[in-house]
Amino acid sequence: MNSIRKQCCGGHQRTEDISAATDRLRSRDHKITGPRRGILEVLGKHRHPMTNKEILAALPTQECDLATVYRSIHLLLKMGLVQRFDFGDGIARFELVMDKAHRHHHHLVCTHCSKVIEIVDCFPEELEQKIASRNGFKSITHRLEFFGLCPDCHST
Amino acid sequence: MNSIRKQCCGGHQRTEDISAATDRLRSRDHKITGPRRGILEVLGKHRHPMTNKEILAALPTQECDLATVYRSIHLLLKMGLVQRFDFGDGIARFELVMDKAHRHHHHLVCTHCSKVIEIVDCFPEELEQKIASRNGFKSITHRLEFFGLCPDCHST
DNA sequence: ATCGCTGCAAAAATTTTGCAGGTAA
DNA sequence: TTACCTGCAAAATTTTTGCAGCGAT
Repeated sequence: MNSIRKQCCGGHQRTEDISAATDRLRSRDHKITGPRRGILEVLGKHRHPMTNKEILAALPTQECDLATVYRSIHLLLKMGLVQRFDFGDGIARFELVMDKAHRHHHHLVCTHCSKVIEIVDCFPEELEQKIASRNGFKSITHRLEFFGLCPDCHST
Repeated sequence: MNSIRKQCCGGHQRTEDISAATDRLRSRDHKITGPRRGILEVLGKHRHPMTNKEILAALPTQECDLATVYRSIHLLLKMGLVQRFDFGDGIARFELVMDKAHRHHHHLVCTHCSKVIEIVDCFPEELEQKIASRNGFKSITHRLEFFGLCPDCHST
């Protein structure tokens, strides 16, 4: 009944999610290397959409190349372990896919300080189906993000 | 009661919108030049989100530089005469703002052939307000785009 | 005549790719 | 060992900026 989850890094690693991800990688003949483990850990700790550069900067020992971050993210994206979000500034952001229940979700972003809050409310299913059938479309989904001024930014 | 407007270039220029735009520009000491008029006409004819490169390519005599398209679009964006949309591929797209009633709207994009249909259905107002107040946000809006397979692409 | 605008060119920022060597399995 | 992965470097894309000259008002 609560539309908010966690605003940011909860502190505790999402070890289950990360080991699930590494298992999935291994099962498809992909290797678990230092950079990949690091990237997964960064995404597991900061649980909000991050740019490739932010991911690189958050790596403990700056241990890999930006190109490797891009390549790893591509792989994780292709395997469905990571999801892309766009906040309207043209820079791609990525988030670790947790359990399936939260795979599809949205965000509320402060247009002033960029704070990000995860939102679980969603576009109404029946209306989406209406839109699909009215237009003869199938396999329809959506991307939805909210923008506004957070409490800190509109109170000053 | 109909969620679709026009799929693409309707053929007839939106002369009212374009002259309103040029008036607005002039009133703020901006000049109506060949490239600007051309860009406005292109946007008035192709009434769906276009990338800067597409706009350049659609200009009758290829009469201007890509940098000029970028600069003009920036200006039009700042003046609220043009709106930006993101279809999740990292390339910015722009559409001429028609009347205020259609200023805010969404699209249904075919993930296979990129066909774009304009959608007037919107995220429910009361739910948006709930999300805002639950999180203490103000001046909240949203970006919403739908993706799926169009009739042509899922029937084959 | 003035100030803004344009083209051209260069640069900045984001993302992709080639290749030789290194490493997980 | 073998196939995959990484770093480095270069390139491809998208977007921004500097500057001298042109052009709308």
